[in-house]
Amino acid sequence: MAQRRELMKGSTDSLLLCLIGQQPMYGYQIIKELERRSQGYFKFKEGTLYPALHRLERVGLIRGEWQTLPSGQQRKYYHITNKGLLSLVEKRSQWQDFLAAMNLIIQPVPE
Amino acid sequence: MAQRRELMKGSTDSLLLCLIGQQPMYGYQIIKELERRSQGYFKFKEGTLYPALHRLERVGLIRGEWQTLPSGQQRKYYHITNKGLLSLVEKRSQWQDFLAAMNLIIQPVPE
DNA sequence: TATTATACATAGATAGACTAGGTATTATTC
DNA sequence: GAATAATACCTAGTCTATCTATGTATAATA
Repeated sequence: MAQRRELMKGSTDSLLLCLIGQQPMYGYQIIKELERRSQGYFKFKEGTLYPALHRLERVGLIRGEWQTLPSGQQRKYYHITNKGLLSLVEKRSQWQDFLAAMNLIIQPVPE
Repeated sequence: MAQRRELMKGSTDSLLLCLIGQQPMYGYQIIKELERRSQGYFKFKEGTLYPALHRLERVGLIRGEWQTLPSGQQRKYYHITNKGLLSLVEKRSQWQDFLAAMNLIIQPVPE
């Protein structure tokens, strides 16, 4: 039930892996990109995002790399790992299962 | 963001309101019914269900009534209130919004 | 010069889900 | 008849994801 619990608590990890899985991204960019792609729905707080990124890195699903811009500005780009790619496939599948179950309840078909 | 937070933390309230909104139900029945309708996906723990029911009652979305069976067995049937019906409509709409946002990220359409 | 945007970070509060335990009755199986 | 499983309710304590609020620092804009 651990995976399902994760799903219920939120889909943060799936969303983050999905974005980072497409291309390396840094935190601030992820917040803006999630908001843009969801047409304003997702507005991640920093207090949600950064701990989540650190958690994903700690379990080896992503890997952070500091980069310095010509301006001197620091950015921490996160890359997805092989383990992260496998996890992403699994999480997508779990999301579909959850969705299917929800639809059975929320939009019930008369028996 | 409070509503969205609720959604992310779980869809428990929506599921419960949805069931109780169709007919009055008691706790144990809700656990079995959720599992049956979702084809085994949802297996609510008592430690999740009963506090949730008490919470929904406390805020006036459902109302519990003890009934005694001819056998002497006690059951607490929960009925949905008018406030609960309104909330259910709202929660269904919020679920659709969340779903739409998730689909934009999880199954992105190429630009 | 002051404000906004960019960019990262964390300590503490909040609250929902779960674990694990409790009580009690009824039905079933050995 | 005894033991087990199913029914039916409950909650204290733990875990943890999210959020609030705050901090630092630089760059761009008003």
